[in-house]
Amino acid sequence: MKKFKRHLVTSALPYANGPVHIGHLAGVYIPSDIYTRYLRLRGEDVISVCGSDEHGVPITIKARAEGVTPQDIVDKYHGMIKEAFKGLGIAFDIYSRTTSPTHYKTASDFFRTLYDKGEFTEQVSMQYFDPEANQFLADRYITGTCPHCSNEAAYGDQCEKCGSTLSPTDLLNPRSAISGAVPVMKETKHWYLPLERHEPFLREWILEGHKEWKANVYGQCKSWLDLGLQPRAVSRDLDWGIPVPVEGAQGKVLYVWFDAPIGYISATKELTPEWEKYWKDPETKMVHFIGKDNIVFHCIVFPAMLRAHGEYNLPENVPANEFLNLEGDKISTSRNWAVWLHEYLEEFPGKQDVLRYALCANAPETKDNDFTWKEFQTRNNNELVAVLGNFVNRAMVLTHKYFEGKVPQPGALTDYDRETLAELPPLKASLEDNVENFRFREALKDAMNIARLGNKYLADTEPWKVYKEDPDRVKTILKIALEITANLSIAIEPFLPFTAEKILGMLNTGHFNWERLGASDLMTPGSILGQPALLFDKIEDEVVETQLAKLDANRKANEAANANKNVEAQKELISFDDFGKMDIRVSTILAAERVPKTKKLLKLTIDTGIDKREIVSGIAEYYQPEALIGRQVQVLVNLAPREIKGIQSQGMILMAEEPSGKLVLMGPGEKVTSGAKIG
RNA sequence: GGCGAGAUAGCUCAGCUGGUUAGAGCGUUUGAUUCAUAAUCAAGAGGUCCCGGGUUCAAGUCCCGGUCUCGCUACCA
Repeated sequence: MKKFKRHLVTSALPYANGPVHIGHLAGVYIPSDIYTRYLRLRGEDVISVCGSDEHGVPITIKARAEGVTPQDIVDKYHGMIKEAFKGLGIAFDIYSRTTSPTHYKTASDFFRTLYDKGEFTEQVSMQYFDPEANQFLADRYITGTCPHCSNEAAYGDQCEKCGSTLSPTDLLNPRSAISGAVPVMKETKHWYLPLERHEPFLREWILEGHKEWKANVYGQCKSWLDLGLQPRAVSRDLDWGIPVPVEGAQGKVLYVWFDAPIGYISATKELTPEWEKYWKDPETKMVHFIGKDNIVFHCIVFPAMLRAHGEYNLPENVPANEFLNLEGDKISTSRNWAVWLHEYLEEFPGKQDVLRYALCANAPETKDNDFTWKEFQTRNNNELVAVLGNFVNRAMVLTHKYFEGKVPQPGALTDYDRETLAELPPLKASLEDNVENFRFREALKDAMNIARLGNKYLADTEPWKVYKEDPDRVKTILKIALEITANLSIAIEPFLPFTAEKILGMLNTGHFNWERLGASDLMTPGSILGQPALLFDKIEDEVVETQLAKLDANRKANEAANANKNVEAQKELISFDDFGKMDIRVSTILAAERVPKTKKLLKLTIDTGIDKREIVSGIAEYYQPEALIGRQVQVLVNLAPREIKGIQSQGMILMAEEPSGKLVLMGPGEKVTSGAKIG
């Protein structure tokens, strides 16, 4: 294992279009904070950088929707996010932002270096241009009718109603979302990073050189490399972002994914004039903490950028976590299904460590996990209160009761005393191994085991009984209990910094270096302890109920909002003649089978009364083929045939679509002759 | 459909390069205890290690096939 001189820890830049929630914390910021605090405690040279990611189209759209500037949006959320992190004790050395002047210059220079080295390719393409607003339109800024489901409010990149991935030219009746004008196609030039040039290197570097990466990370990289890398655009036609620093690039900015990771570099520059040694000296170990959605950027794209530049180190590891769910459902900002950090800090003052503990103990390290308020309560009451808080309190109260709060002078140790103390060094070793390999759940258990050890020691030695016959022996016992407490304060520091601080306050000692963990001479006999205070309070059922009720209220409010949103406005009036053109018949399904190599399609053979024919329909997700045979449905029989997956689909089966996207067949309420006209 | 990751005790998870009776925490049962926030300590119960084949002296662990969950991707109304 290579030994490094210093460490650079980066945490994924939160996107400044919303606040931070528990999913972000469990996935990225709590692990990175534990890792950083651990290295600092060990006396390593380490810096931890992060900041807000403030460019990109979604921010401009949010700004437009709220009638403010993009700068207003990012100022608001950058402030909120920064405060919230600070409140939870996430100890970044710097929390910067990608709208900072340093970042503009850094990202701009970075692009220019790659440009001058010929690391980009240029490509001219046709793109929609808004003649009224006099600008090119990002995919997201073009609306029109979805070619698949006829939703009239589809975006240029996707239709949110049917979920189709679209390209702007797929849209029927495209409109500019800015001016409402009909956009025109116009030539535009963009720069691309040819990832395929770096493929041989990346293949060797990751697949051969970093087999130790987590399975999910390694697997996803391998999947991408095996599919073959494609050039990726690094510029966009947009007015919010960092201008492309090249002649003839007016109105173009760096694509947000290109500028964002450079934010790690800019933040380091703002932090220290010695930033280069953290980025360019091969003796620096760089680790990127991210969520699984960011694996490709951090393992393939950003390393390709750094390598193309030529001067920078590549990450040693990218410990990406999976996702955290909330009460059985995916966390969603737009559906307001989340526990927001800034709200938690307000509603649970002084309980930062409880959240840190719950999220670390249940972190989605190997697969998606579920956060429930019930479990949050259980972790607090049965582990923090009962095991950790209780042990510290016992040691403190007993010492105050028998020795007026003075650290007693121990006598000779028994074998059992020695055995107990001998358990500390192995716990230290295990904890270190776990943290250094990003197994924070296990590491936290190691730390908690010190408190368990302490509880067991007190139960076995029974100082409250022994005191009656042999008060001197109790001196030794309580000295050892206090040593265990002091050890505990060191071990939990990376995980529960607020609690560690409180324990040190009670012990009335200064900070201990990490290397002292495992020692049994941390407390000086004769020194005076502070007053015992409870480290954690029980969380009552009502608190859990309140939070669940709050989530439930959010869900209902959101469903109500969605119900309104999803009931489309009535279409324009048509004549009776128009209606008369449609020939809708009751038909009976005779046979049904899956269309091979598709997820949603069924091939149905139906009896329309007129004839027997085949229709392809996208209901495979909602209906089993066998269950359809014999069912009667409504069919638009005179719709022009269309070939789908090589099958002529002769007509359309009428269905109702739920807001969730679920499709429901519309059959007659009672048995009807096939071929009966509907109208 | 393709790719990736998961599937182990009621719950949340460990089990690294295959090797004695499959582990931990929480929950549960019983007992002990009272210094402590009805906290603690001990003992017990609880597992066809997703299913089916195979390799091996030996498989939770390796190989093949399948099922289910999550994600990415393709197709698609």
